[in-house]
Amino acid sequence: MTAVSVTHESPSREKVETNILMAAEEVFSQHGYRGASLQMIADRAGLPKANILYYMGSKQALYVRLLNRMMHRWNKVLEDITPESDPATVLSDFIRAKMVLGQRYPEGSKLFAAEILAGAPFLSDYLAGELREWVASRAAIIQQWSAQGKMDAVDPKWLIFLIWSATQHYTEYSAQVSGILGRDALTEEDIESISAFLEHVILKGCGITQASTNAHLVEK
Amino acid sequence: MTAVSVTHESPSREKVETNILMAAEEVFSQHGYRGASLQMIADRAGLPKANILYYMGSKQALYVRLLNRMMHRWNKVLEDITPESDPATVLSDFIRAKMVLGQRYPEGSKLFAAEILAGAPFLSDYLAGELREWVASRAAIIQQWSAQGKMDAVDPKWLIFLIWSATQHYTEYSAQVSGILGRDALTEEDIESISAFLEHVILKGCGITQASTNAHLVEK
DNA sequence: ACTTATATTGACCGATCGGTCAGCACAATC
DNA sequence: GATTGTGCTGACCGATCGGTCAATATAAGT
Repeated sequence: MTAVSVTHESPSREKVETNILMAAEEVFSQHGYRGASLQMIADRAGLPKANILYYMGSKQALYVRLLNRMMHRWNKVLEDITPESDPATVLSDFIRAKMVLGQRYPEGSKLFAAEILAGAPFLSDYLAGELREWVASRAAIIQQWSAQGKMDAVDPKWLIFLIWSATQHYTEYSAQVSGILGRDALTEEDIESISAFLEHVILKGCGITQASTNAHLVEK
Repeated sequence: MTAVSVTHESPSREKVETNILMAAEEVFSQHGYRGASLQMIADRAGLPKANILYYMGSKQALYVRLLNRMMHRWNKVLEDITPESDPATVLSDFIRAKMVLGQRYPEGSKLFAAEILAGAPFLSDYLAGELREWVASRAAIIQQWSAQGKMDAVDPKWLIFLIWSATQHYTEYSAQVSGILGRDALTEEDIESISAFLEHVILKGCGITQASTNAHLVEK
C-alpha cells in the first residue's frame, strides 16, 4: 500500500484510521491484547509500524478504542422494551438481533470475547456498571411478564445469558462450528435455520406461545 | 525434597510437571498461546524459566500437551447413548455433565476457548475429525428420537451447539457473569439454579416431557 | 516564494520474547 | 575416591516487543 497509486492525492485521515481499526480488530480478536503486536497490525494495514502509533497513540489506546466501538454497537440492541411488549416478539427480535450483530461484526465480537476470557481487565467497570444496569432493567420486565402469566417463571438473568451464549457461539466459535460442519463459513440458510431453531426452543421452553405464524419476519 | 522409601521412579518429577501444567493452564487460558510467556508461567510455578523448558521442551509442546489433556477430559462426556435411551435423562445428564466439566476445569475450558477463538491453529484436525464424528453419531441418535415422536423435529447439530454454548458460557464468560451478578464466583446454588433452568427450557423447548424418574428435578 | 502545520517513517531504545548451553549440585555406581 | 548420570539454572543469544524521535515529505496559509 505504499504510494504507488496513480492518483497523487493522499487518503484522508478518516480513511487511514478506519483501515487501521479494521486491521487491529482482526489481530486483537485472534490473539487477544497481549498476543497481538503492533507489527502484525501494521503489516495487515499496509503501513509502517510508527504510523500506527502516530494515529493511535499507543497499543492500549487503540485497543480501548476498539472495545468502546464494539460496546457502542452492542448498546443499540433491545433498547425499547416495556412490560406491555409482547414477549414473543421481543425475545424473537432479541435472538435475531444478536445473530445479526455477530454476523455483521465477527471480529469485534471475538475481540470482546477475548477481553472477557482474559478476565476483562479493561471492561470490569463497564460490566459491573452500565451492562449490569442493562441486564437488571430487562430482567425486571421479564419478571413482570412471568407475574402476568405471559410466560414461565424462569430466572430472567439465566434467560438473558442463554440468548447471549447461544447466539454468540456461532461467531466466536466459528472455527469449531465450521470445522464440525465441514463448511468454511455459515450460509444465509444456516443463519435462518439457527435463528428459527433458537426461537422455537427458547420461546417454547419459556412457555411463550408465538403470537402470529409470521413472527419470524423481522424488519430493521 | 520428599524422602521416599521406594524409589523406582522419580515421584518428584510428576509433582513438578503437575505444578508446571497447572501454572501454564492458567496463563495460556488468560492470554492465549501468543500472549502467554514462559516467564509468566515460570513465575506462577515458582521455578526458573529454564526449568520449564527442561521439563516441557518448548512452549508449543507444553501448549499442545495441555490441549490434549483437556480433550481427554472432554471425551468422557456422553459416551454411552443409544436410540433406546430416554431423551429426557440423556439431555439432562448432558447439560449437567457439561456444567460440572466447566466448573471442574475452568482454566482448561478457557484454554480451549482461546484456541478456538484464535482460529484453532492446533486443533483443526481434531475438530474436523474426531469431534465431527462425535457430533455426527450423537446427532443421528437425536434424529431417531425425533422420528420416533419422542421430541420435536429440531436440527440435532443446533441442539448440541446450544447445550455446549449455554453451559460453557458460565466458565468462559465468568468475568462477565460475575461482573453482572456482582458476585466474585458462582455459588453451588447458582449452578443448581442454572442447570435446572437450562434443563427446563431446553427439554420443554424440544417438546420433551421430563420423565417421572427425574421427578426430583422438576420442582425446585 | 516563504512559512507554518501536519503526515510519514527509518532508525533506534531498553525490555522481553523463546530457546540454548555450559556448568554446578548431588546421589548412585564403580 | 573417582566417575557417571540426572536435575537444575544463571547467563547468554538473536529476534521481537511497545514506544520515541529526528528527519523528511507533503499540504495549507499568507
